Formats: sequence, C-alpha cells, structure tokens
Amino acid sequence: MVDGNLGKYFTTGEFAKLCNVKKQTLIHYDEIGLFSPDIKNEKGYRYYSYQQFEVFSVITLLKEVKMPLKEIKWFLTNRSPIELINLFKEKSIELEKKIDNLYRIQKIIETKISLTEKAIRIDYSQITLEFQEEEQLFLSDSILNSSDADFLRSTSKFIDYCNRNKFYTGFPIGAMINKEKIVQGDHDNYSYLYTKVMDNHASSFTYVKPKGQYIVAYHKGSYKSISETYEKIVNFMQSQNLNLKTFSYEEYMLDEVSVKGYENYLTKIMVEVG
Amino acid sequence: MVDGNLGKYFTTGEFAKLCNVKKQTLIHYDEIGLFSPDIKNEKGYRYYSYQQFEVFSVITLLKEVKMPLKEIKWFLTNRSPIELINLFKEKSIELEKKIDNLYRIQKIIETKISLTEKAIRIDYSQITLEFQEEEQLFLSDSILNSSDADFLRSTSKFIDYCNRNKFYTGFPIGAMINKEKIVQGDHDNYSYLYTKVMDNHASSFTYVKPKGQYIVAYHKGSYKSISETYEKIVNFMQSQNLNLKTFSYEEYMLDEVSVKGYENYLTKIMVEVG
DNA sequence: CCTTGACTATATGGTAACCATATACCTTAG
DNA sequence: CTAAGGTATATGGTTACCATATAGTCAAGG
Repeated sequence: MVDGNLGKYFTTGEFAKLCNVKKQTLIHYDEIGLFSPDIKNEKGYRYYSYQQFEVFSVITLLKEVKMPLKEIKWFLTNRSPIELINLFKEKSIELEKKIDNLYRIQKIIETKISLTEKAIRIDYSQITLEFQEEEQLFLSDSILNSSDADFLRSTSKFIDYCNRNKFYTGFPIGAMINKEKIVQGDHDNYSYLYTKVMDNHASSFTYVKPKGQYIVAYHKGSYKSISETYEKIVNFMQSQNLNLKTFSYEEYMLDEVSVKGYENYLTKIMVEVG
Repeated sequence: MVDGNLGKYFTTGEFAKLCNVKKQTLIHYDEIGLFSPDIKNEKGYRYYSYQQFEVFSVITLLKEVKMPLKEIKWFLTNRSPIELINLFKEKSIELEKKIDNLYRIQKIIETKISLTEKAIRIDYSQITLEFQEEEQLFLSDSILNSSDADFLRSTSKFIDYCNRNKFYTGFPIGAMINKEKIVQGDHDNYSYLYTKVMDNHASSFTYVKPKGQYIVAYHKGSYKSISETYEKIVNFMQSQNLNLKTFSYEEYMLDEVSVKGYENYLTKIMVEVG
C-alpha cells in the first residue's frame, strides 16, 4: 500500500514471532477479515508493516479482556477516536468488575485451604469445651418438620439468595438443630440452614450466633450415624454438669469436595451450652 | 444412593436453576463423567441431592479460574484433602498473577483513553514552546542509516524486549531524529525507536530525555508529508531565535488504532531547543 | 382414569478461536 | 542451481458448551 518495496515488511512467520502468536493465527485473522497484511503479493504471500504492530497490540489487548473477535472487528471497521474512548471506558469498567470477582474467588480458595488444613490436623476423637465469639449467620427459612418438597424449596431459595448476594465465602453451608430435637434424638430434623456472612454484611436479616461456651465435637462418617457422636456429646455434657441451650450447629469440614463417600465426611458439631 | 425416596432430590431442571446453568450443561457433565446425579432411574431420569451442590460449586469455582473440565475431572476422581490443598494453593498463585495482569491492562487502557482524549482536543495547527520534565526512555539499537533488513531486525528486537519486560504501558512507540538529519531534511532517517518507561524501571539501560525547552508541534497526515511540519518548526525556531539541540522526538497520538489511513494520523513532534 | 401441558431424554448440528497436520508451492542462501 | 526452510491452502480436531428436533414421561385437573 505504501510502496512496492518489500524490504521494510515482515513475512507472516516473522510478524507472528513479533506478536507472540502462531502463523496460523495471522492467517486466520486475514481469513475472517479482522486483520490483514498491508501487502499480499500475486503468489498470496503476506507482508506486514511494523506500523501494523500497534493495531495487533490492540487486538491482543482486547482479546485479553475476552472481547470476541467479531466485536473487535466491528470496532476496527468503525474505529474513530470517539469509538476508541467509548470502548475503552466500557472495558475499564468491565475490568474493574473482573478484578473484584477474582479477588472474591481468591478469598474463597484461601478459606477452603485453611479449613481443609485444619480438618486434616484435627484429633476428631476429642470432645472439648470452647469459648466462641459471636458470628453473623444468614439463615434459610425454617425447615423444622418440613416435608421433602418444602425442604427442597427452602434449600433452593436459600442457595439462590446466597448466590445472588455473593454470600458464599468458602465456608460450608451449616445446619442448626434445636434443643428438643437433640434430646429426642431426632438428629436430622434441622431447624435452619445457615451460612456465615462477613461482619460488614450484618443486617436485620442476619441471625447472631451468640458468643459463649460450646461443646465442640467432630463426627467422622455419614450423617446417618451422627447420633453416635451426639450421644458422646450428651455424656460429656452431663459429666461436666452443663445444660443445653438453644441450638447445635453442624458444619462439614470435609465433604464430597475433598473426600469420596459419606463415610469419610468430617462434621464439626458445636453445641451451645451454659 | 442414600435411599430410594426421590422426595429429597432435585430434577435436572431444578438443579440447573439452582446452579445457574443450563440443563444441557448438567447433561453434558454427566456424559463426560465429570459430575453425575446421585440417582438415575430406569427411564434415564436424573436426580441430584442437595449435598451435590457443594461439589458443583467447586466445579464452578475452578471453571472461573479457567481450569479445563478434564483437569477438574482428574481432581475429582483423585480428590483428597491433600490434593485439594495443593490444587487450591496453585490456583491462588495463578489468580494473583491474573489479577496483576488485569491491572496492567487496565492501566494501558486508561493511558490510551487519556492520550486519545487529549488528541481530539488539540489545536494541531498551533506550534508552541514548552518546558518539559525529564523522562526515562528505553531505546532500540541505533537505526541511523540502517538498511531495511537492519531496521526490521532492530525493530523486532526492540518490540520483543519491550514485550518480555512488560514495558508497554499504552504510550505509543516513538522515534528520535538527530539534529543533522533534521537540518538535512532527512526526516525519516530515525536514530532510535523509544518507549517511555515508568520511573521505577529506570536503569543503566534507559536513556534520559532531558528536561528543558521543547518546540511542540503536531503533524496531521502521513509521515511522508512530515517535512511540511518540520519546515514550520524551523521557521518558528528562527523567529524565536532558538537553536536545535540533540534530538527531535516523534510520537503518534492518533494512529491506525483509532483512525483509518495514514492521512488521518496525528503525530506529536517535540524538538529539543535551547 | 385420562388427557394435556410441562417436563424429561437422546441425537444432531453449530459455535469460537484457534492448533495440528498434510500436501504443494516458493524463496533464498550457499 | 539446488536444497533447506519458509509459505500457501485444505482439512480435521479441540473445548465447552447452546439450539433445536423428536420422542418419551410425569403430574395435575376434569
């Protein structure tokens, strides 16, 4: 286009190396009309000018922010300083959101790591009495004595709400059992599902798990055999002259995500006593 | 698996809604053996338990960090607390890098925006004398009087080095012309290509563009007609009783990225005078 | 009890943005 | 002038699905 002298032009292979892409990619871009060489000779050989490098850089940039080639093409065919400014401002906002999201994911991952590391170090035969600080919990609807259908409905609603509000921080979903059901041995009749929320999300919608004394025990195995562990807890409670308060809190520390089969699950049980 | 009662299970459609994916996706995951329902009845109907939701969440998480389904499958079939910790630690590091990269891209985008906004506001018929602060520049090899082949080699090397060191910040690649060539009217015989580097990258490898007085002019159009603007600069210089110092610096403010065709390019020319 | 509408299933084809490979032609350095 | 290495096109494969078509199934109301 500029002049006939091919001396100042790169061949496909050279230009590809410069751009850190495969030769194939340049050919592909030419085929779809996204980015074509300044010159194509009668044998079909492609020749790129060094000025084209800047354009390719922008394509790379937009690809890195996951813009589809079709849209990049649209931009390039309609480009103007104004279009560039508009597009880039939009992309900058998208990037901000993407970065925030990656941070969130990283936090979840870190939480899972620390949780799992704790889990594999625990002596899960031990029952202890611990003081625990208060925690903000987001609760599901009451699922006490609920039918299967209601249970599913409440669970869906709960999970959905957590998702929509990005409540999930890597902490497992927990379940609460009330005093009566513990006493009655009705150990899979939960009152609520819950998830821990960050203190800055505390609101009138959150329930406060009170600070105070908790019996902490670990149940290794399926929830079907959890009564065995509750028996131990009750024995421990009596031997220490303690009384059940409102709720017991159950959280999976190892579940299907890190072990195979219910028999390898590890559940942390925290019983509020006083 | 747990019991024959389907009451506590979600159908494919319900579970898909819960997970914010298409039904198709769950079927696909079942087909490739990544994630299958707890129960499949004799008619082929799929039933998912709510415990499976946590597993699906992890799949979603790993997908969000661009882990291929095959690798997720490998993890899930070989999963153990240790594997989970190893995998997640690795992913956390990857995430850190990804976040850093997105920040870098965002900076480039912001730079391009501000550069282009300036460009469209400029009165490019104006020639002014400005004081400019010093800048750190990374230079190419000398390309003075170089052959076409040498020019391409130097350009490649330069661009390659910039890429490898992530020097690119959104500022355009510039070119320097020395005093003699300006006087001789040899306006496309550049001495060096350069790129601005952040001050914290300053080193023995960087050249310092000196602070001082610069004639600043804008050339609208192809570099082939740039001599016209240099003539105006020389006239201006003489009228102001100024003398050329070492170099002139040229930077594209609008190039192929935001306008179509050389004739719409806008080049900023800064001539060191004293 | 039966219909009907909303669900389920499988099967097939299509998508994006390439990569790999095969085959044939071209260029350039020795 | 030849041979090595580059170029071209063509074809098939990849990932993680989505869309659509067709057929079978379920559950609620009359």
